[in-house]
Amino acid sequence: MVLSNPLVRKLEHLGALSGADRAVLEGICAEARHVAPGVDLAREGEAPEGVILVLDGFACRYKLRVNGARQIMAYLVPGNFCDLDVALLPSMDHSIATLSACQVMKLAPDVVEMLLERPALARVLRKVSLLEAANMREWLINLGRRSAIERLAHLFCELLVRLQAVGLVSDDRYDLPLTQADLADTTGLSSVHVNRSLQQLRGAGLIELRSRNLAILDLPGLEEMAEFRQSYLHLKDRAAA
Amino acid sequence: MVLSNPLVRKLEHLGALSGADRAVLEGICAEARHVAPGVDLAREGEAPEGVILVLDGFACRYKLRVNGARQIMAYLVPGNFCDLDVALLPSMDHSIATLSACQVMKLAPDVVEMLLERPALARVLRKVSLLEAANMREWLINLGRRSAIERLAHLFCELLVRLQAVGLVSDDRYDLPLTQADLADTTGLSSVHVNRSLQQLRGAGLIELRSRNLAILDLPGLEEMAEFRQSYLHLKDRAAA
DNA sequence: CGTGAGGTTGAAGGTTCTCAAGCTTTGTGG
DNA sequence: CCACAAAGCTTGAGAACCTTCAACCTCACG
Repeated sequence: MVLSNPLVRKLEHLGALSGADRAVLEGICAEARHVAPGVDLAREGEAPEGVILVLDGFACRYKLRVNGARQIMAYLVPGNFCDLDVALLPSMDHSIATLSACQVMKLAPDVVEMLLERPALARVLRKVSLLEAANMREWLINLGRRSAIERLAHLFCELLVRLQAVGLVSDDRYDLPLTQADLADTTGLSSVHVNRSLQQLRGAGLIELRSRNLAILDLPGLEEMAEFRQSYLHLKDRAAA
Repeated sequence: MVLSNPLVRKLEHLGALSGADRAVLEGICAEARHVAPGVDLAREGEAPEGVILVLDGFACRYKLRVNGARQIMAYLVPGNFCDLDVALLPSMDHSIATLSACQVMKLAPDVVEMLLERPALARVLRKVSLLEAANMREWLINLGRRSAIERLAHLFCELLVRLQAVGLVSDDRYDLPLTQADLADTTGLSSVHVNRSLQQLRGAGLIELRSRNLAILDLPGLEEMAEFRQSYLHLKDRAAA
């Protein structure tokens, strides 16, 4: 079970919510569904069934090439959901799948509409979409202009901040329920090279990664290697305009 | 001057607009500003000044690494604009610059709000945001899982469809006012390797690229090489839900 | 205690990069 | 209209980074 609602935790970082808003959010998260790892929640080409909201675990957006190569294009961690306006499109251009065991909700279009009718919520939710786009842009520079080891370092820095926002980090350490193959499909590398790059990160004393748990041993060092500027995540400007 | 308004042309692909809607759009495009190539329209770290709308020419979103490496994360071609809700964020996480000579508008937040108060327009504009996200995802798979030559082939296929939507293509041929260095910063390659890959595309009889004009000689061949599926652009579902 | 998924290692090869030089085109001032 | 400069394009050579393949190891789990 989820202790405190990660959706609420996340949205509160982005704007003040009334008690009523919070209650509405808690309400829609009532009946989360447990899903095993490696299960598709939405499939490319099919009509979107609703907004997918992750309450626990790691899911991802991905696409496959015909040769079977997979590119993961985003992680959905607790508190994340896929595009609000997804119902505007006739078919999914990508798939969504769980990477670990997850608790997920599917929000029907009318539920989403109801959320967007509450001005404070609408504002925060729109902001979330913007942040997701910013996040994707950072992934683009990661794939286009960073070396293997920098890509991994950057990913770990990003996840630290994102998971911190929902209370899943303690002591610069968090659960990372991904295989090296998953990391490879995220960073555009082969899993062999991910393995070797991870060893470099370990060898440099920057991280420890064992049994699906990541410890960041030298955060400043890791951030410097990744050239990480957390501003793009905009998770700290609580009172911002 | 722009013959017919590319913004209107583009939006009409995505949903029916009333004459009044069209008139409003035409109205806001009145005083476009001419901008030379290579000029920043918005800079990373600064507060967003408004929604940038391109009426003619090529602009781009980009980020720089501290070593000077540039990654272009999106093209803004005629009819494209940057995020509608950009005013929700306190600062830009990336820069926007012209690549060629351009005609651009900066729409003040209240103008955007006025547009979003018109239901049909709001719906279409939300859809545009969704398509832009889909486009970015395709760029992610391009950088992560395609070879140099495939990246270029895919980019050229994409631009063909996007420019067709605003009437800038005739006979599988369009103006491409980009340098090889620009293409390199788009595809995450070096300009030397872009040069060699272009030669391969020419040698295979797929394209002709001279004096900033691209001719696609063998579209099926190019699409096959790029594994191009234009569905992600969603530019054909004119009557779609 | 066997099985399977995931992690690790080595070797060889391919793709892409960097550097550096020469060439071509474009634009500008005389 | 020419000459020149600057920007962009092309080419070669060598090196770095990353991939592939294949084998082996390890650990969790039934």
